[in-house]
Amino acid sequence: MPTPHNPQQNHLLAALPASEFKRLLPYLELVPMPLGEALYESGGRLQHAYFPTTSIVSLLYVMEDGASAEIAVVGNEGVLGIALFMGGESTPSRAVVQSAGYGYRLKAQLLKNEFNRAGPVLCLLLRYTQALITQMAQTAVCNRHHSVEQQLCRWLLLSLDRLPTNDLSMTQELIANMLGVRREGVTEAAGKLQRAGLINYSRGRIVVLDRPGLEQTVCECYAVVKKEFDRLLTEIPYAAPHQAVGHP
Amino acid sequence: MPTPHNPQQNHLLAALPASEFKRLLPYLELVPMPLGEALYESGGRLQHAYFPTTSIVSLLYVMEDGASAEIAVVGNEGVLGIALFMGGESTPSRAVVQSAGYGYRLKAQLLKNEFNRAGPVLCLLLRYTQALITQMAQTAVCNRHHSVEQQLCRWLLLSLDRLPTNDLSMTQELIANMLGVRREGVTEAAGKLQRAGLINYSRGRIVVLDRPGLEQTVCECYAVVKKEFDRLLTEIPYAAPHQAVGHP
DNA sequence: GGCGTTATGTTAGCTAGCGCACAGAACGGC
DNA sequence: GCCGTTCTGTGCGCTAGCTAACATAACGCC
Repeated sequence: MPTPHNPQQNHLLAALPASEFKRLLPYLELVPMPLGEALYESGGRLQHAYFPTTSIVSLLYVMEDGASAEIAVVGNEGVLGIALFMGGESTPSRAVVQSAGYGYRLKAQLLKNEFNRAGPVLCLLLRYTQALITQMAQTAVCNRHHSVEQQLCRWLLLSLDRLPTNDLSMTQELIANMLGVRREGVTEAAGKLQRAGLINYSRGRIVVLDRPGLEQTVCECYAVVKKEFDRLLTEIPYAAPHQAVGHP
Repeated sequence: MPTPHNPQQNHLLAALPASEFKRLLPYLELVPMPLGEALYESGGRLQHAYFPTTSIVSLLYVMEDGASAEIAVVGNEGVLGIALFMGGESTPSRAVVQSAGYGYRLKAQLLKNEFNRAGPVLCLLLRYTQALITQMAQTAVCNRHHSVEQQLCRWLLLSLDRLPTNDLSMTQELIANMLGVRREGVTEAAGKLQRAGLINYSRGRIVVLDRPGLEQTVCECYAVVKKEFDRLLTEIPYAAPHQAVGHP
């Protein structure tokens, strides 16, 4: 049977009030997001915003010398293209599909228009953006202070949270690029996790065996980000926080 | 003679259309910002937004074990308290005055109200927020890939940009806390810069002698952030980018 | 089944930055 | 001037992660 695609598999879209969701629905376009595709190039003009449903996308920054680092990861909990409603039109980072799947997209102009409505859609998008900011900040801290092994745990957990299975399709080389470390470093850290019985991997496939075990090994960064996402994106007080004056 | 304080010393306030600035002016309250003061504590509810004029504030994240790292720096080009208009009400980071001076503050509710107006003030604040996001992302990358010496240069240049003089009042210990490295590491890096004739320091005072020299030594991160701030915060198209439909 | 390609494992030496311990030097109050 | 405090300079051993060069192993295609 074919997977029944539904925009509400994306948590942001699902969290919208019914009337707002209905308003956007006609413009949401289902698109496949194959592994490795670059949704945005550094500095390029954004044509669409993307709401992943079954895919995961990395925001990465690539440096002059080719070295790279993942700044944040976006899956079915979020949206790509925040520069559209923030007003910047472009970002200096790349967005690369890290785990193939599907998503829905919306033309750039539609999202820009949301700014002027100042309604629930913008409210939700901004709350999500704040959560994303937390993720970036925590990434900065984690890069400074934690070991490759801890960071790998964090990365695995972040990915797990955005996938329906315990099964990641990902080579060590790619993970190394995301984390901004050597491939050998990932081999070593992954070997350690495997010997500890937490994961099992073989040629581009990682199966998580013991998620609680990973959560014990990971640094505090994971929990901080997760908690902030929960705080900001569940029970969204659409009216209260901004005192909806003159709001229909 | 006393320093003539003026809200428009803050670039964001200065960039507002005259009518909007006038509207906010009665609510702007001049406050001294002494060295070391914490404007926000991690997780605390925000009472005010701050627009620094002559002070510099660090956004820092402090970890469970006490280690810390600076995530971004805010001076007269920006504003503190973005969580207010983003909708989150609090942030997981601390905001600490890194260089004493003054600033203007605005009660939390006033800024929250700006959301509903969806006018030039919100537009400008969001553009600034996007620039801040770039700074955070670049900090993450810099933490991963660049040497203490390069990061010190970046930090010095970021501070210089936000001060009227070449003269920083700052111990190596404090800088180490910001960068999230050992104090000895800063001593070493600073010694190297001093021997190269770029700076001169003595007991909590750093004088930058050769700014172009610093710009040669710094990593690409500084320029990336600076360029993005310039792009987003000069020539702000208040109407165009959002197609101001139904806007007064 | 053979063979090129791609992924993973392993080694060895090197370096930046860490932890720690302490010495000197500048300042500040009495 | 004296003395405690706060900064800064240095040295030494240690480790994580890096560079680099290979060895092995799984897969995919003909």
